[in-house]
Amino acid sequence: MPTKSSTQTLKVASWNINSVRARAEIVERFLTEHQPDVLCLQETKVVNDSFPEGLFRRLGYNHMMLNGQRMHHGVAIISKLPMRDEDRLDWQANGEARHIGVRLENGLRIENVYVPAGGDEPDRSVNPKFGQKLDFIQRMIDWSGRLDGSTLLLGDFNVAPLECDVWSHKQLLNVVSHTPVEVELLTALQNSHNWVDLGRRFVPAPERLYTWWSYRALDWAKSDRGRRLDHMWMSPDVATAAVGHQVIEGARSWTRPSDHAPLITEFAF
DNA sequence: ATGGTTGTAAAACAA
Repeated sequence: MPTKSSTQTLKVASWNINSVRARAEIVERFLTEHQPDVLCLQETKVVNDSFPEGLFRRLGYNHMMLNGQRMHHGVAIISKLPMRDEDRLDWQANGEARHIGVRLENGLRIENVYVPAGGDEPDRSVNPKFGQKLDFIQRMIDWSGRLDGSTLLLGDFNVAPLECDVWSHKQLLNVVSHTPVEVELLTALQNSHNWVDLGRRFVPAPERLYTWWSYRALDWAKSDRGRRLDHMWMSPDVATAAVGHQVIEGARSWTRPSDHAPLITEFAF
C-alpha cells in the first residue's frame, strides 16, 4: 500500500461505546491517554445532527464520518487524519446503521462494522433476529470475497469464535455469540479474504482475551465472565504492518463504562 | 436455573 521509504506509524482504535453521548467523559479520557489517530465507534445511538462533534474537535479530531440513526445502533469514524467517505453498506436491507467504510490518504481502507447481536434464542425459526444476524454475516462473506486493496476490517462482530474467547466454552455453546453456526459463519468470513485476526496474532490462543463483560455481573472483574466479541482483522497484504495490539480492559472500570472495552492496534508502514 | 444492568426515551425493547 504505502510506497514511501520512511516509516509511517498509525494507531487505530475500535470501541463499542454504548451511546457516545452517555460516554463523553470516558471517551475523552481514552483519547487523551491513548492518542489513537483513528477511533472507530459502534453503538453511537445518536442521529448525525446530534453527534457531539465539538467534543472530538476540541481534542484534535477534526475529521468525522457518521452513520447514525435514532435510538439504536449507529457507527462513526473519528480521525486526526483526513479520510474519504467510501461506503455505508446495509447488509440487512432494513436501514439499520451498522457499517461505515473510509479510505485514508495512505490508501488504507477502514471498514467499521456493528454486527447484529441476534437476540436470545439461537434458532431462526422462533427468533428472527438470529436469522438476520446469520444473513448479515453471509452478506459480509459475499462482500469480503470481492474486496480488494489493503483493508482493516474491525468492529463489534458479536461473535466469540474460539473456545478461549469465552469464559466457558461448554456453558456458552448454546448462547448466542458462541454457537457453532455463528462460529462457522465467522470462520467462513475470515477465510473469504484470508483475514488476519490481529487480536490472536498478538495474544495467541489459548491465552485469555476478552473485550466484553455483561453489565449484569455484580463484579465484572471478579467473575470475569468475558467474551471476545470485538475484533480487528487485517487483509493479508499488509498484516505484517501491525506492530502492537491491546485491549484496554481497564476502561471497563471507568466511571459509567461501556460494557465493551476499546481495542487498539499500532501499525508501522 | 434464574436473574442480574444499562441506554433510549417515556413503556418496553435491545443489548
